[in-house]
Amino acid sequence: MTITEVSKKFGLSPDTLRYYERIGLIPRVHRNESGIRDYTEEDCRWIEFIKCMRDAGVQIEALIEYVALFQQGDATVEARKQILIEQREQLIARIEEMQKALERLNYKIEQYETKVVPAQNKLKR
Amino acid sequence: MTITEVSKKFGLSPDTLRYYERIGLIPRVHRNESGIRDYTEEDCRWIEFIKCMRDAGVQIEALIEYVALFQQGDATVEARKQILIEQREQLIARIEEMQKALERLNYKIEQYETKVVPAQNKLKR
DNA sequence: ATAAGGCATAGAGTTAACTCCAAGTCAACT
DNA sequence: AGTTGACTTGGAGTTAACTCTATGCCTTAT
Repeated sequence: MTITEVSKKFGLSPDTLRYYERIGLIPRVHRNESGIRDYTEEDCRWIEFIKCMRDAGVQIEALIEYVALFQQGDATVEARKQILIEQREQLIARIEEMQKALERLNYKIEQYETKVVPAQNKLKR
Repeated sequence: MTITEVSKKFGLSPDTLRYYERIGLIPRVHRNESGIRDYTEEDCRWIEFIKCMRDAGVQIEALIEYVALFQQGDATVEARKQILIEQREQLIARIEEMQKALERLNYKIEQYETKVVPAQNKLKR
């Protein structure tokens, strides 16, 4: 697959794909004879995984480390697992924050719906 | 309350509190005779609300607009409600993205725990 | 064979959201 | 009275994560 195809497939710009590769957020992509990127199935799986994590707000730093460890082989299995566990904890914490905000928004919207002007509004001069 | 007290109470730096006020993310804070911020209960409620929203990733732009409308009074009730609804939708979408990533992390960690080396790893040269 | 279009790289520029800095004011101790 | 320390402002600097630009190389249609 060409970079343009991959770009469309995953909704990431070619610039972003090149950038991800440059900083080691995805392993080095396969090239053809003239040095042009020719993404394999595996390259695509990496991109999809990374996109999923990035969309969820997982920090690039942690992912770069994960990819680097991955490329160092089986000796790093435990370290990789720890990174995933750490990121999972952070993700859970963020989801909880968001649930709190969501409940708050639900409550506020409900107030507006029942035409009850919120307390803050009343106090406001 | 002084800015330092509010800073500690909400875990936002004084710089951030001043910044939020400057850009209209919170309404202008009450001052004493010598121009020094003296946060009222209401100021604090705003800060707490904004912090909750920001922690959940709600965009500053939307919040600034909300605050601005708020200060324009009751005529803007409907517009404010629409902003909240829009932000709620975005929040729900983001939570869903994060749930997906979480499931994926759970799966991957489980793989590591059962000593099954992930498929990607096997394919990797 | 030449012009166009896609891709390459290195490095500069952008954006959001802070965070820091310099210079100055003011109340409260010593 | 002078020093200290928290506060003020306007504006510059930082960081993360892209995004764009300049320059140049291939391949392909004319």
